[in-house]
Amino acid sequence: MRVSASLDYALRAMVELAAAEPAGRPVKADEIAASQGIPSRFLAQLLAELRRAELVRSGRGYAGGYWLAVSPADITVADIARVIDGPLADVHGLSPELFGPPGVAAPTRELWIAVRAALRSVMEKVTIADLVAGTLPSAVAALLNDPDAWIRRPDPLAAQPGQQDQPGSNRR
Amino acid sequence: MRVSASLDYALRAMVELAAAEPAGRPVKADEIAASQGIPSRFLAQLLAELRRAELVRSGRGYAGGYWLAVSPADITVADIARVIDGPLADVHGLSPELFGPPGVAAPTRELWIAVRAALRSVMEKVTIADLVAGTLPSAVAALLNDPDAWIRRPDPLAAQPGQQDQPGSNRR
DNA sequence: GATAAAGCTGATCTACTTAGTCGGGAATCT
DNA sequence: AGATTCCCGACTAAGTAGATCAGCTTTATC
Repeated sequence: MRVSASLDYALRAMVELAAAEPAGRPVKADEIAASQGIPSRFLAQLLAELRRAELVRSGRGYAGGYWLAVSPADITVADIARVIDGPLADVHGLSPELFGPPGVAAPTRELWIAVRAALRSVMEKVTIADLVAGTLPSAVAALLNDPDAWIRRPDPLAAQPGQQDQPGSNRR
Repeated sequence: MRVSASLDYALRAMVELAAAEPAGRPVKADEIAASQGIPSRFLAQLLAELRRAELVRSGRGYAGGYWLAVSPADITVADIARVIDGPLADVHGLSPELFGPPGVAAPTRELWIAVRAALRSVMEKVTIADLVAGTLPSAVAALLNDPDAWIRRPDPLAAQPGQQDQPGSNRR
C-alpha cells in the first residue's frame, strides 16, 4: 500500500486543526503549511476537498481559515482517506466483492476482502482525537506492541540467501 | 490501497502453477493467460520477475513453461507483492518507520506502522497453498466471519445525509 | 539438422495519476 | 478602500501502469 502525499498532508492538516487552541479557532492554510512543511497551494486544494466532504468548514478574510466541522472524535482516518484517495481497497479498479477471478484463483477474492477488513480495522478505528492525544485505540496499539511491527522487511531482490553469485556461475 | 493489475495477475498465476497437475509440471505462460484471462505478453513479463526473485523456475522449448521454485506452503502473498509492487507500505516514498512528521502530527507515524502491521497480518499469513485449498488461516478467516467485511462503504461524496440540495440553497 | 515451440530481453507506447503551480475572482475584516 | 484569506479552474511536468512488439536464444521433435 502506498500512502499518497495527499493523504499524508490531509491527515496531518486535520490533526493540526484538531490541536488548535482555542478549540474551534480558524486556522489559516498557510499556518498549517508552514508548521507541517506542506506546499501551501497544494494544501489549500486538499482542504477544499475536505470542505466539500463536510469534514471541515472555512471562512474568508482577516479572521478566516479552516476548522473542523465535527468533533475530532467522530472523524476517522478512513473518512479522510476516502475523501482524498477514494475507496480504501480496490482490486485493479474493482471493489473486492465485485471482483470475480476465474477458476482455481477464485479464493483470491476472499483474500482481498480480508485485506480490506484488516485495513479497516485500523483506519476506521483511529480518530483524529486519538492522534492528537497520541494514544491509539487498544486494538491498534496491540499491533505496535510486537517489536516486529517496527522493523522493515528486507528487499526480496537484494542479497539472495544461501547461494551468492560466483564469478563463473551465471544465473541467466 | 489499490491492488495493481500486476499483483492480481501474478498472484493468480502463482495459484495456477500451484494447482497444476501433476505437481511440478511446467505450465506455459499462454496456458495461464488463457485460463485466467490475462494478456499473455504482459503475464510473461511478470513471470520473468518472479523467476528473477527465485519464486518460480522456467524451462524453454517444447516442454517448457514455469513451475514453482519452492513449496506453495512456503510462498506468501506478501512475498509476491514485494517482488511485483515493492514494499507493502510506504508513506509517500518513505518506509513508515523512517517517516517523521513534525510537531503535533508526530503520532501519525505510529498509525502508518499499525497499518503496515495490519497488512502483514493478512498478506504474510496467507500462502499459495492456502489459496489453492480455498481455506485461509483461521486468524484471517476470522476477519471474513463478520458480515460487515463483505459490504462496501458508501462513497462519502454521494448523497450527503440530513440535508439534500434544494433549488435555492447553494452549498457554495 | 531443420523446424517449431517456448521463454528472454529491451524498447516503446499511450493513458492516467500524482504532485504541484498559477492566475484571477469573491468574500470578509479593519 | 485595502489587506487578507479562501475559491475555483486551468495548466504542467514527471512518473507509473498497463500493456505491446521485435528480435533473440534455448530446447525438443521430426
